[in-house]
Amino acid sequence: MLRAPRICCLDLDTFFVSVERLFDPSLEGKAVIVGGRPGSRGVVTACSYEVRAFGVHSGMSLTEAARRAPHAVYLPVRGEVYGDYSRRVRAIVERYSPDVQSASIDEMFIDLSGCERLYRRPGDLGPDATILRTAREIQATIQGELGLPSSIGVATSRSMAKVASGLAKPAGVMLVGAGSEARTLAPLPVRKLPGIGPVAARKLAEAGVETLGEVAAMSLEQLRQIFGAWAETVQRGARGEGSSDISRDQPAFREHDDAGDTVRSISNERTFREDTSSSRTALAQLCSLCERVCWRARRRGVKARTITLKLRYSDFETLSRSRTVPPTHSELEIYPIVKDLYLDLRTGRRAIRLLGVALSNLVTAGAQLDLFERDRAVNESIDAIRARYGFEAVRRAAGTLRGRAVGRQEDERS
DNA sequence: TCTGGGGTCCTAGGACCC
DNA sequence: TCTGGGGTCCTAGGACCC
Repeated sequence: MLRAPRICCLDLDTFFVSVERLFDPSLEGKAVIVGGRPGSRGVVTACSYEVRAFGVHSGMSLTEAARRAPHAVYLPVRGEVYGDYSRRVRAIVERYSPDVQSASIDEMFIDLSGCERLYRRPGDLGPDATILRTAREIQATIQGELGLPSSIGVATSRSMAKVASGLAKPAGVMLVGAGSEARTLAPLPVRKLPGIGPVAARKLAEAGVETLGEVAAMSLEQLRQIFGAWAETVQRGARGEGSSDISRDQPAFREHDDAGDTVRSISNERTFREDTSSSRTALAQLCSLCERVCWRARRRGVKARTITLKLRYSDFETLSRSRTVPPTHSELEIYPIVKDLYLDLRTGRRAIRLLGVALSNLVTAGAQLDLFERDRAVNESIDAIRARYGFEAVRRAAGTLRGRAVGRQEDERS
């Protein structure tokens, strides 16, 4: 297939702040921080461009943010509201292409391959111009119908489109033509490529590598020492040769899941307002985390085979213990395991900062019945049959949990 | 810069089986 | 009794993303 820029990455600008501004237009043009109260134990989840001028950025602790921007408006995170707007944005995008993949709450990929003919207008100077104009139209529709600003990157690959959407901010559209990817990427700092985080960036810096152009020039052997199995993906990414497949089949760029996709884990964790040494407090917290996580699993129709307890001490040392068991989504079964893991992990009386419970190794709740559940289901059927036909109507085959009806005719006489 | 909460994937070592 | 090597599962920790 001919390589042409048809992959779009749509990124909503300061998404949480933009949504809050829909509800309170007086926030327009102001320094806004979404994340919680200024003194509290949390971080900046999102912030407006006005507050970035003071050195505030997402991920920064709220205490530090309060020091730099005491004048800002601080708002709590309203996840459900943002999720709702995220779905509305996606609905708009789906009018333009059937091939849309949500990467996170504020970011999605759109494949416009094959849409050039559909969207072509007499004034367009070529296929790329058609795509560029279509991207601008998507952006304008989202702004017009929902009032949300966004940026769009258009390129031949998923990762190039993502980088381009970052370069297009704020409220811009950038198309990277086929063949100009490497040139566009070369001067950028390594952190701009998705997949290169703080650790990899530090290792690269130690090797004297600062830009993506230098990464592109590194040998595969050198890259393997830093990235292991991802070396090839990183090298291709740095050269702008990434895959144009926007689905989740590329391990290096897998991100979030939206509803409908399969989840791989379900977890909840909580940082205490103040560190605690009380096991009583800790166990009460674990109990409520178990309930929450199990409730979510049941709603999703999944059961977990692996239960993980996460514990962070006040010095930030973070430990985990997990156990694999027959599939369950019942807190009556999971809490005792979590309690066990906690007692196994906790020695001494060090103050605890955070506790978390995670369910993973998920299986569909109905499809794969574990022995206990099958046992219970069989028991229920057996009991139902016995209620009508008498105790002897049903017997278990020795050594199995299969129910078997016997002597039905005889019992029916009674 | 005293550091949230929700995820995904990779790695390395050990147990266990053949 | 002592031995090799491969495959798979489980566990703990960590990098990365938004």
